[in-house]
Amino acid sequence: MVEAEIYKALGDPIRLEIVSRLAGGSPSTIGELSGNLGISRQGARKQLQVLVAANVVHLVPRGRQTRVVLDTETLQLARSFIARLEIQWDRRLEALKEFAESDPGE
Amino acid sequence: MVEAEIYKALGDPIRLEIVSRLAGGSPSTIGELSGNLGISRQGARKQLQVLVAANVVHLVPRGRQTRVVLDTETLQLARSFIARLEIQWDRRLEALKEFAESDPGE
DNA sequence: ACTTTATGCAACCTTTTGGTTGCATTTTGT
DNA sequence: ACAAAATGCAACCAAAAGGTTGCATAAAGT
Repeated sequence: MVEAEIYKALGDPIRLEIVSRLAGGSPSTIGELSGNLGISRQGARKQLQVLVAANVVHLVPRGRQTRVVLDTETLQLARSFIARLEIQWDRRLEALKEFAESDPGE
Repeated sequence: MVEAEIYKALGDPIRLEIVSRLAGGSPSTIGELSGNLGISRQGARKQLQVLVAANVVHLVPRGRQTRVVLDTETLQLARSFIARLEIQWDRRLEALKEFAESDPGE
């Protein structure tokens, strides 16, 4: 269950806020992303590191500052895994429904 | 950032395993789902409770035992949120690309 | 009635998480 | 050369998470 780490990374309001800002087009240096989160810069940096560890974002150093970029592949993986769950579940319900129709009553 | 709680709930190998089993069609009482997870029944139950709190699953009592059912709406919400992030990001890259083409060189 | 099965609940413990502060380091601008 | 800006790193701390064990309870089978 490799995917768990991805969801875990997304499973915090501050980290999700960071990812949202990134996707939304906010300037994407570490410093800028760390502002206005309600916690210290170093605190924000630790949260960012969690996203890095889960491959949700990557850091690319650029001279004095460091850019943060989203990893779309990881997001895609997370999304398609959920999609798969939904499909399986739907198929299952469908099967149960057919069974119920062939055998009415409780 | 309401969605965070959902991802947090999915962000644990055992909980994700439970959800997968559920979607995959395993018999879905609490007892059955709690087996073979490598932890005690009560431990598994606590994990299940996290999924309930995040509305990923619902519990429906049925006499002596309790059925566990997936909440597809919640899964859908989680999936579409990620999809939205991807789309935003893609649009942003597209815009940057156009800008780069109109202003060549570093 | 008694036993078994399926479950609930609470106390407890250890590890992880989320945050802090303080200081060091590396670029960049003057 | 010096100051400021952007960042890194580590120690520390409180709270939350993930697990355990032990016991209580309600429904079902015999």
